[in-house]
Amino acid sequence: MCMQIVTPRDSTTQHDLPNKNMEAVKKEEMKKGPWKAEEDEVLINHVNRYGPRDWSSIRSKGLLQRTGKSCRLRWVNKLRPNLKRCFFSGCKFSAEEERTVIELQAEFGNKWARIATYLRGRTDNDVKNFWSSRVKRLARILHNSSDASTSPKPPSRRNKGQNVKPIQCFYPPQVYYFQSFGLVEEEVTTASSSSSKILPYSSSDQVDEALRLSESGIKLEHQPFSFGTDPLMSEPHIANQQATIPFYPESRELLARLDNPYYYDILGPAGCSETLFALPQPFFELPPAERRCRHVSKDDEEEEADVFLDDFPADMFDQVDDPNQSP
DNA sequence: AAAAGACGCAACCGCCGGAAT
DNA sequence: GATTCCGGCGGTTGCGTCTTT
Repeated sequence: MCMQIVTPRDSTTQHDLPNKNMEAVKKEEMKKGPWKAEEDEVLINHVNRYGPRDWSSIRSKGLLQRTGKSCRLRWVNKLRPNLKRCFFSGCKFSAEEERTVIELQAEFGNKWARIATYLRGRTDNDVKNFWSSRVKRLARILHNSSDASTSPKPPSRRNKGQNVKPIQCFYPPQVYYFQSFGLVEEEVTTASSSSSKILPYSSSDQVDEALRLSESGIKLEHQPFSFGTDPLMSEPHIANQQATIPFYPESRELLARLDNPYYYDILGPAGCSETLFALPQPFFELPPAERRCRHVSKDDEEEEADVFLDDFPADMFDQVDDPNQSP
């Protein structure tokens, strides 16, 4: 990544410039690219002194040759306290965070900043990047699947070392699609118990898109999947678990048009809204009226904890320490 | 060992809405 | 009321790293 020095030229940059300094700054060079430690230090000192505001004044005071927007972005995404760091594997989204993002994306759309408020230590950029990479992966999977290759692809590097048979990487791409875009209600069944999580809603647009994908000739495989084989779920990788994918009634009716036996086989009982998956509370806002009321039975909760949580990274519990606590 | 591809991430860009003038 | 400025947000890009071939 190379450092880049440019002069202000676009309207956005000029908007950041106070009028009184416009002429002077036009002659100056604006610094872009990666931040140096010294610049971070200057920015942190400024925030410590004046608070996270008046970003433009950082340049007008001659402290940094950065736009106010750049300063704000640096602070929000990297320097702000209580962000999850990448010292070890802390940056990676936990399975719980992935589920939360998927569900909230289905509920709110691409409102990354809003979604990020539900994930302690995550920024909108984190969520956006996570979603973007997930969509890219999905697109690639769909593309590969539409090639209709009969020979299964080997596990991606994300599955390396998980002792997964390559063939298991294939379950219907549409399921990936629906999961990623919040269409499905997923029921996770273990040997001794079951729990379910309900994704918020299914829009007709999403179903239409799914139908379009189906009509484009995407190959379907007739087999269940396990968590350990989901190329889009980085963790946990729990073997010997299978999931059925029931849909909401209206989605089901549309999906029937897919005319594929897979869906008829995997559809579970409709309207199974009794066992519900609990979303974390937002950390920076409290819109209780918009939160869907969910509950998990005690047995299911304990069982899920036994089966799932032991394999989760410890930091994933950061977000559920105290749901009532809001900074 | 080298090339290609996948992936994660930081940072920039453009648009927008609200506040200030 | 119009204009300017600032900050917030979502989309996108570019680059380094890692894995696979």
